[in-house]
Amino acid sequence: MSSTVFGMDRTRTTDDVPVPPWRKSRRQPQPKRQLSQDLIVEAGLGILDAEGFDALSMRRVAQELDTGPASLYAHVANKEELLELIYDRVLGEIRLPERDPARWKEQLRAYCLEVHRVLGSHSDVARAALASIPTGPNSLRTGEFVYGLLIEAGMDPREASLVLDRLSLYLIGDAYEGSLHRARMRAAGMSDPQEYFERFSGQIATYYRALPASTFPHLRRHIDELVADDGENRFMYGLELLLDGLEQRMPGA
Amino acid sequence: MSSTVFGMDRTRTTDDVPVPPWRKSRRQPQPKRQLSQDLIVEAGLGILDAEGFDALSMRRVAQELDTGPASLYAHVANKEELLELIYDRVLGEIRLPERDPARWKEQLRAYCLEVHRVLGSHSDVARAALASIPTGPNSLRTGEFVYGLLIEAGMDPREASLVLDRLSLYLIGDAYEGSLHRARMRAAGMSDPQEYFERFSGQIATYYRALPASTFPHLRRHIDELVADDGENRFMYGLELLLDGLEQRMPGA
DNA sequence: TTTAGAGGCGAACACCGTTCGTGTCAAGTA
DNA sequence: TACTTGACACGAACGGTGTTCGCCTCTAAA
Repeated sequence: MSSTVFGMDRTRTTDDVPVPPWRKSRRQPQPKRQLSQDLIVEAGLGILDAEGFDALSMRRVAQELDTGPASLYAHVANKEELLELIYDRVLGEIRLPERDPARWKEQLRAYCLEVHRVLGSHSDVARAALASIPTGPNSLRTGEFVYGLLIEAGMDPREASLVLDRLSLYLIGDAYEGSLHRARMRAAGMSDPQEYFERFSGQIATYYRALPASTFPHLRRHIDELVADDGENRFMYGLELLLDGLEQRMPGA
Repeated sequence: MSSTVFGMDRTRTTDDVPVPPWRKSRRQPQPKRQLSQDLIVEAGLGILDAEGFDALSMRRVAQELDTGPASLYAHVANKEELLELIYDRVLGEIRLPERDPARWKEQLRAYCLEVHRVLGSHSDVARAALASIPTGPNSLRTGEFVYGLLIEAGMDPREASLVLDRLSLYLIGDAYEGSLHRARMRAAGMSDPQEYFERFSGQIATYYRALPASTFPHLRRHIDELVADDGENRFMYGLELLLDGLEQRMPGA
């Protein structure tokens, strides 16, 4: 049974030789009594960053901590909860300025860019986030910032709630899409995003060029424009679109 | 081995008795020579609609077609391709009107509502869609509609490309989120979305009420407004936000 | 010193996507 | 008519997955 073999791997650390069977191996001095929720979250985030979402399994996390998968369940209810904890841990990296309602648009833009940066740097964490309702401490912290900014800028509370919701959806949705692309990149063995984008859009362009111009005249005619902008430009465009829409709805408009 | 038992299930149909072992079972008259890609896609969509995304496995699809999982791979490269095929199949249900650039905003709104309706009625298909680049025939059909509408209304091709991209992200992202909520609803054994929404927002409200008002003053003060609107209202608000942003950018503005 | 309980964890359960190799059959060719 | 070829069906297996059970050990309170 290969699972037995895997289980036995536990008795060795990363780079040493198996313990000789006659050494009773009376358990190492006083080691393992660690294994907290924080450690598990940190290990999970490490795997997510280094190997991507698909590599993040409970077994893999346990392996990283030199233990078996069952041990994790004393500190974490299940994988979903672990993902939520990792997500909130990442949100903790978001830096918030002092609120200044007079400059709400500028601050909101900066906030979105900051979220984009953080979610982007921990590539795959967004895949855990779309469903999770703002419930972790850092989710609340960022929520209070955005909501407060809108309210203090004079927006109606009901509308501000909708804006908070739609803005989050945009940020997470975009990050999620980005993470799927990163997974494809990884699967293709590439590592340079620029190279990936060019090869990828090249393929799309080639495919589009083979389309019948009679049924798809507009797509056919503007292939170059269709694949011109990368993820960063697309994100920025959507952001400005939202911000401008918001500006129309603010009291001073 | 339970897998053997499962495999043998194939030799019976849904509601009859096992074949006696002495009957050589010379294979049924001329049955099975079916099993096309269309059948597989249709079966998959049926499972998706009836039991949700998490129930959709290659084994489950095979079972539905009275065969083994290996048989599917002659018609479908892998699960990912199957999901893309199902997605495009669903997009086929989207009805498009004659394009009328003079009424672009109205038509774009109607289009978005139609997509929202179709993706919502096949709840979980959006979970397959976020990554898939517009490559299926129906993806192209809808893309040509939106892109043509924007171009004919006078928008710059480069910008129209960005709009097409962001609009798709919004529609799919919202549907994806909705599907995750539907999964939660299913997991909680509920079936009425209204009931689910009320119980869910009630929980959130209760949780928010326990928050310290000193650190989260704005969230704390406006709990009722935060949970007031359901998914439909949120979708509509975001849509109008986008459309208004677009209007500002159109030539006639 | 004894006891209660929390945590570690090997083994197993019931799944999953995918591949391999064999078997069957229909159509084309000699 | 007989033989060959190739497409498809599919049982079995491989190597994973999340999670649970039950036992064991060890710490801390009594």
